[in-house]
Amino acid sequence: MLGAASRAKGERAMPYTPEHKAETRRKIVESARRLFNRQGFTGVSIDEIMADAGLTRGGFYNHFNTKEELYAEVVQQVLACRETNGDAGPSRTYNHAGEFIAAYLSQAHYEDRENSCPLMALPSDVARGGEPVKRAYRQVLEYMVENLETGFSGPEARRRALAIAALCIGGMAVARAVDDVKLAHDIREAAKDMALSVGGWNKLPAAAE
Amino acid sequence: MLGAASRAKGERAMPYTPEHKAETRRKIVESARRLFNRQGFTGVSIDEIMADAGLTRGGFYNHFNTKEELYAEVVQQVLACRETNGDAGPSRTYNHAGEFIAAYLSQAHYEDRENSCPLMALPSDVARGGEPVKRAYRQVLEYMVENLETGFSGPEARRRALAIAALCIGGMAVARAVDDVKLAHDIREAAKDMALSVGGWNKLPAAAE
DNA sequence: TGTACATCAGTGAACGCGCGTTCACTGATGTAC
DNA sequence: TGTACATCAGTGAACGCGCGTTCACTGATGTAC
Repeated sequence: MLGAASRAKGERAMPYTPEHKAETRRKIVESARRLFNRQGFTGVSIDEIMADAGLTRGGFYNHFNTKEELYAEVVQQVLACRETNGDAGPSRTYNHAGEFIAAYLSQAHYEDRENSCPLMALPSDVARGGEPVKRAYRQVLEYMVENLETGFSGPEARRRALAIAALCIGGMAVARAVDDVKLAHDIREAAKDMALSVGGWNKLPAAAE
Repeated sequence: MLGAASRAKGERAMPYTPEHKAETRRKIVESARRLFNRQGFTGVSIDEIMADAGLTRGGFYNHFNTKEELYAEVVQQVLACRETNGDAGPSRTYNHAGEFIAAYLSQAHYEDRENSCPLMALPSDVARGGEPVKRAYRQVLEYMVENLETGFSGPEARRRALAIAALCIGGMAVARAVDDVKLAHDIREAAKDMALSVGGWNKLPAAAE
């Protein structure tokens, strides 16, 4: 009924499938995510993103109104990624919080500039961004904190989860900012030790490093 | 002798005092520090910096070869500041590590966007910067870690100092990136509690908040 | 002490360039008949 | 099944703008005499 009515108003045809557009959009977000992680928000141009996605610059505005709108979507995309069990970076599911912490502060996560967690790759960029970007950042952080919280019980659970999140994110952000790989390694290990010992997970076999 | 010899070669006069040039340079670095802290490296133009310092753009290159050279100097400037007992932000001296931690994660430091520690204001910018910038960042970090280290003894001192530095920097960076002041407050408090309890300082009167 | 001069910190117009965004257009596609 | 049409994702030239940097110039200053 509704369909017939609206069609009668002159809406005919439907070139390309809606899936085609969604797929293109997905490619843009994916290219943007990799490039923003590497070079920050202001360090990447729309030209570069579109070229990386195999498109040309003009088409960008069929999908987003501004560059900042894309930026917010990129930060949030980690959530969509986790919900669908995608496996970019540390987004697979873990058996317990200790496993997650070890993966977050691992050598592999340190080295993989493109697929790193946006929480640690972009904190100072986000702090200067607009409200939508900060909201997206908060949502991802809350997701991470909720996951960590399951590793604790009692009234201190949330407090501890918040501090451990700060420790993981800070450890990686600082390790990345330093010009000495040995020091970077020491920072990650020290942060990992402290984070794991708070939950009593440090007795476990040193898993994936 | 040497003086006379070189003067004989035609080097005469000396307009303005050397102090005058040094003072101008100092003003440029100071303006840059405040503006970089607020808006990041790519978010501030040389025009803005020079105008803030009361000068015009052309003069910049009498003092620095490139914008990045200034950037590295800004990061390092915290060190010079501390050595001369300057008192911008958390650079005064503290009686013990616990006092430093409480000040670092304080509401005041969170709010003072201009005078914040570059370690937490700029980590993702620095991670993308050149070698000189990363070196400067490392030097400041090492200074902070050394200070924290004095709060501990034994072979674990350095490890703990590294982790606490990551926790302080991460806590503030994340608090700044989030769009919810209540959450930002909780993050800082949780990080502060954990950092203080590691050194057994959490029994102290809740000093300057 | 006073004057001519050489220096160089600071000026501001100009440079080439890349940016985010706009727009007239093209052409692959699904629908109507 | 085949053809004409309407749609709209994608194209690429163009827009205005601000950037980092250069450069010919200015004028305040210290030095020589």
